[in-house]
Amino acid sequence: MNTVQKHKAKWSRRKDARPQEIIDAALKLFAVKGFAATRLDDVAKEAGISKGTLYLYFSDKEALFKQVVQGGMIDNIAPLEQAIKAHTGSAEDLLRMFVTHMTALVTTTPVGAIPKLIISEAGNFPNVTAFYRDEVVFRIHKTMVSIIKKGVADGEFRQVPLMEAARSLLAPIFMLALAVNMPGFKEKLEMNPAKQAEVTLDIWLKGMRP
Amino acid sequence: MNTVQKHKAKWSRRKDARPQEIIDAALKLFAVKGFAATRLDDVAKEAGISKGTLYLYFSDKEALFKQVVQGGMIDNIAPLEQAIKAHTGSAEDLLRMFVTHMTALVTTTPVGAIPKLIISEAGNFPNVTAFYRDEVVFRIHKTMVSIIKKGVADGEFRQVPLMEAARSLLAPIFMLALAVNMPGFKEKLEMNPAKQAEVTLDIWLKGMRP
Amino acid sequence: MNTVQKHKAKWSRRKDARPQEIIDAALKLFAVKGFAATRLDDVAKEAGISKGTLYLYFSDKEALFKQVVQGGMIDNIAPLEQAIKAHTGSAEDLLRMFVTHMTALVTTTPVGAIPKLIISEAGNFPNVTAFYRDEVVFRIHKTMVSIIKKGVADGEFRQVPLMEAARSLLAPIFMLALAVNMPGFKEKLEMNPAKQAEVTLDIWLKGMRP
Amino acid sequence: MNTVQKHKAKWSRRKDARPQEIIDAALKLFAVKGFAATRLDDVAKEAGISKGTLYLYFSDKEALFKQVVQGGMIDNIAPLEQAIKAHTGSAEDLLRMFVTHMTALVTTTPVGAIPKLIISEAGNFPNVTAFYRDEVVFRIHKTMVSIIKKGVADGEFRQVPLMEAARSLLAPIFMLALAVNMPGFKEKLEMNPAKQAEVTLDIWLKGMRP
DNA sequence: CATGAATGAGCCTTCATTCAT
DNA sequence: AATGAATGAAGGCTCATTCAT
Repeated sequence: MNTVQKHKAKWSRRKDARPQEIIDAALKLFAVKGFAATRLDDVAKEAGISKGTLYLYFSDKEALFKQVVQGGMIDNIAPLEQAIKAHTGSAEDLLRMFVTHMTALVTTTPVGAIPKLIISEAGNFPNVTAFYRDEVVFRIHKTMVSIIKKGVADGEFRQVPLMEAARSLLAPIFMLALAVNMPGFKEKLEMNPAKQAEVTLDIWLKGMRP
Repeated sequence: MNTVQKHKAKWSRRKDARPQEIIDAALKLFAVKGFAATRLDDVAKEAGISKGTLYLYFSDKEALFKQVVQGGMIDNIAPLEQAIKAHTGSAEDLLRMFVTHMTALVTTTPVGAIPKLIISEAGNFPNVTAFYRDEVVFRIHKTMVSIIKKGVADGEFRQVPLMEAARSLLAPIFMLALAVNMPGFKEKLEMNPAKQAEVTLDIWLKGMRP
Repeated sequence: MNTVQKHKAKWSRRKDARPQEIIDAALKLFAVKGFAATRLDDVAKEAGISKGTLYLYFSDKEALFKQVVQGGMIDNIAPLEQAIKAHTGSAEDLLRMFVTHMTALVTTTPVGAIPKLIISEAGNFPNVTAFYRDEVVFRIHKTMVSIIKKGVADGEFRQVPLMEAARSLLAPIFMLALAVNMPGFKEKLEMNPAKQAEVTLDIWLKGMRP
Repeated sequence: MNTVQKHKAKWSRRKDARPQEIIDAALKLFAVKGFAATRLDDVAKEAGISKGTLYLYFSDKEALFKQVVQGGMIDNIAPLEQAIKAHTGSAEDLLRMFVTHMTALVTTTPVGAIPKLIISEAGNFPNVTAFYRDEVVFRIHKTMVSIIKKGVADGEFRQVPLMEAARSLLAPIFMLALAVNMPGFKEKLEMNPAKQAEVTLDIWLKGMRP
């Protein structure tokens, strides 16, 4: 019957969307109060459902946390990796793109809060932390190292320890991700993410010239 | 006299030492598990006292947290500021000293865990966060900006946005402070604080040349 | 319909009944052990619920105490006031009714324990005490004074200080309320509430004759 | 030696006075906050000693409570009994003296708080309550009954149930003892102990005439 | 599927009591 | 005798989790 059909359809839609809605709500709250201080009651409220319903989608609070972290940045790494690989330009161009996109990602979208979360809960969730370290941090590092290596090979950059050079460039972006998620920090310290990224890149690129 | 000295020594000495012992124990645990997930029972155990004794020295868990944060880095900022002021050398020398000392401080002493703590609890302790931002972060920023400004004035450095330049140099150190307090991060990502600081400084200094 | 009535009956009914069930349990225990010495665990057990459930209905122990006190006698004052107003008889008749009802109320129902509670906790809950003083004690005084005043006006009673006269009659009833809530007192001191009320009234009425 | 002598003397004096000082301090606080809510820390402070010193004089908090109650009124009953026995006058005179003295005692001295204490803690200290009931309340009752009985025998009073008649007269005094120990009660309800006693006596005596 | 009432383990905090000085 | 630092048992309160509806 049509009625039944529609009924089911409506629920199906919800059912499909729910997990992500919950994850979004959880990330928002985790980002502000941290894992332990966030009540599932509040997550449910934020997601517009009841507390019991949470347990239909996540076995417990920890599982929700894992989904928040793993679902978060992972989806944004691959596209960036692809873009880098597909791109044909100078190492400088690639880095500029990388830095710009990354900066925008962590300072303007909710996933920017995930680094803060990982830092906070590293001691309590070794698995999640290891996952994040390997699947996000390390992959970003590798990607950037490969670009720098290309630049060195092409004579654009002088020879420097690659990992350390990469981190010199990544750290300020990363710091922005943290700062924008600390109430009062960005404003009081007059942080302008785009400008920060640009100046960092400017100094770094000049410092890397052969 | 010795006798007098030793008289009522046990308790007196303890009473004086206790607060710092407790703070050290608390910092150690807060650093690993975070504020909420740290039980005062464990802090007491770590400090070698009973739970009740905590309350002879700190009115509640929050007060302990504040002491941990405020007592922590603040004592290390002033000496560094003094050393910088007293120092008569090139901006490069000053920065090298600053970076070296700061890197050692945050990667080899317990206070290096405080940034992580602040990040984690920024949403829950606005006052502590504001204090830390103004009395630690901002003061470090200012000190570094003043050095850079000097360098620009002396013709050592080219003109760049000062705050952003300062942060480009500070961020990697700061990141180290976080990394060494995330179990498994430093090792797996092959982080070598001294080397990282050196490479960062190397690139940055070259990038700042006029 | 019956079906609807029964539907979700168990919880709904409970949810409605719970607060009063808890209040009753709390009054029972508060009356015996006092506020501080009564554990919420025991209140919960007495009410047939778990400790956590208490907090679904009362924000904390103090809120429960207030409800116990405020919900208790207040409901019994108004009807008595109405009855007095509606009654058309001699002042003596009115007083007899008043004294009889009041005596029965405080010596045979749980609310008789509330005076004891108020006395015990007056120093710790000034607000509750003030409320009780104004809304219960003072109203009872006023009611009785108005009756006596009527008696004086009608020539039934001689002229005496009204408040003091009223209290002379009320105090023995009040004392009964306390005595029946002190284990061993009523029996050992051979107190018979009805008889006590009657004798008190007898002496008082005779003493008030013009 | 003189020095030692004086030393000991000084301490002896203190040692003798201490228990009563502590009892006075405890009564003062028990009267306001009740037994459970009174901290021994505060009792010690009020008595001008340290917490540990309390335990040199009282084995525990309960022992202190017992001393407070038992030492309190008992000393005042015997003299009154003696005075009554020694007195040679009409029953009315005796009662007037009794009521006047008792009213003054419970409304102007600290022992007036003891009834409140007994009422509050009856459920927690059956022994103390029983003691108080037998040694204080019952003895007062008996004394008053004996006076009334005398008055009946002498034709001063009509025949009435003795205990009940006694309580009719005692209850208002007793109520005053409670009221003056309830912050805000005496004032707001415009209680004047002497006047209350007088009016009560006036009505009662007239009501008892043959 | 969804709800929200109910649960109870866990943690912070207090305070009577002890004991080294 | 006096102190006050230290203890730890006890209790108020929270919140993740369950389950009857």
